[in-house]
Amino acid sequence: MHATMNIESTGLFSAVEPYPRLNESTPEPPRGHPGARRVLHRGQHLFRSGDQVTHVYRVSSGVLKSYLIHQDGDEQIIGFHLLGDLIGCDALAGGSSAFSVVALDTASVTPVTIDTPGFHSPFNSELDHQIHSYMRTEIFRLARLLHLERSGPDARLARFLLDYAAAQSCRGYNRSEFHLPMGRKDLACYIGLAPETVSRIFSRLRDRGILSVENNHIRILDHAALRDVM
Amino acid sequence: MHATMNIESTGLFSAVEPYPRLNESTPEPPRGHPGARRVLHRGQHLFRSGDQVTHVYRVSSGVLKSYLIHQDGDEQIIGFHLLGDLIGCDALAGGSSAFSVVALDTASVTPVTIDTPGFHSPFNSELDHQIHSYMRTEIFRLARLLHLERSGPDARLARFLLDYAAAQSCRGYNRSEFHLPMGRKDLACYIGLAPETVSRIFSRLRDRGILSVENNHIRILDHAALRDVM
DNA sequence: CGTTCATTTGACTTTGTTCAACCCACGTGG
DNA sequence: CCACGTGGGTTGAACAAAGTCAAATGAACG
Repeated sequence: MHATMNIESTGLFSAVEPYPRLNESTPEPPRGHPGARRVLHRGQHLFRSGDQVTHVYRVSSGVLKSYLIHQDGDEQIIGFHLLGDLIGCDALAGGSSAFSVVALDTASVTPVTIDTPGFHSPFNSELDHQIHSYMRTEIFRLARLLHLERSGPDARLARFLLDYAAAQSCRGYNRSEFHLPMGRKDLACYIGLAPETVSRIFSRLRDRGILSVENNHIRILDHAALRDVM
Repeated sequence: MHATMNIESTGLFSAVEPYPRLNESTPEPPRGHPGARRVLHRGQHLFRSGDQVTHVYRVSSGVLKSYLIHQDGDEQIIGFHLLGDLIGCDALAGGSSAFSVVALDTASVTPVTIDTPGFHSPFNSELDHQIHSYMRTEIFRLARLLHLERSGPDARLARFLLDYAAAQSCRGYNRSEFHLPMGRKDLACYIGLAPETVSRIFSRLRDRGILSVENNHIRILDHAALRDVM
């Protein structure tokens, strides 16, 4: 008999205080850069696939998405980055990122300085250990996303919403009423459905009294029922 | 204009000399373990989800698969591990693995000792950097697998076969004729189809003269045509 | 030689996409 | 202030395609 630990604890979005804190460079600008905090407006890129990435960033406000364009031309959304999330870890091992990161709305990020505080911790520097754990989480998230792909469309949207609600809750916001930062197309693309299908499911859930939907403002009226959809 | 680097270079299986070599513990047994090399027979587990994982292993023969069982009971295949692949890196950051790893057939692995040679390399120890790059590769593989999920069933199988062929080729084997180590069910599960569908596609490709299929012995008769299927 | 399990094949059903029209909010310019 | 155009979102109907169920075939092994 084994403890069959499942990854269900890790959602489609990062959980509470998502990743261990690194050294935020709040007062002093990092390594001679002009401003510590970088503000991005809707549609602006933090970096693009192939760019050199010199810092790891933490989201300090707003939401970003990372994606990539396949050679067949279609876009694949890798994930959304909420408040507190770390961005750019993947690039560390390779120098350049394989993903592009863009702001969904006005967002800001703060570079995280890469200096190693404790050099002799069991797993080399504390930083490396943290990056490990970040990438680990990322792998689980993708595995979960992959699993989502094998369930029905209603289940996908339900999971998306519940996970998003949980992420909101972790950040101190209302878990039953929130604003979705991404458009239907992005949402649909992320969970692997056609936008029309997503729209239909929203309507269906609204009609069943489980949700209230007006544009991107969502209210979950019945968490239990939503969970049952999955 | 950006260099839109895509991850297509990384396949569904690890490429040549998949991951940077660590210190193999060939002569001396690692940390007082009986034999360095561990042999597993078909169906035997290297470890299970939740187990403490003390070593990183490298596949020295055979093929293994890593998977996990979701709470709804269905199995999700995370990946197959071929000769030279590293197993267990994910566990390093967390102590225990979230995945189970089982041998598809008789297989052997050699533990990789975790001692840090150069402590002051730009990115802390060499080891950490290597593990980074391993996990990075893993993230890309999952992203690619996710992308696969959005294409038609024929394309999925075609990609699977071509990638497997490439992996074989990298290891010095024939890229046009090989033996698939996993059953249809596992194959289907991995690429997200029903076993019957996989069977049908095999037949279709056979009838079109692109493949020769007898049980798990595959011969690719027309690489170009197979590529066109995608 | 017979049992068992995996794979294949066929017929049918379900379901999500596609295509198209429509609605609505918003911004522009007359 | 209102007409207009645009883009995102919703809805409807028809189609295509993969899954499911069930049966047949084939391979492996005692």
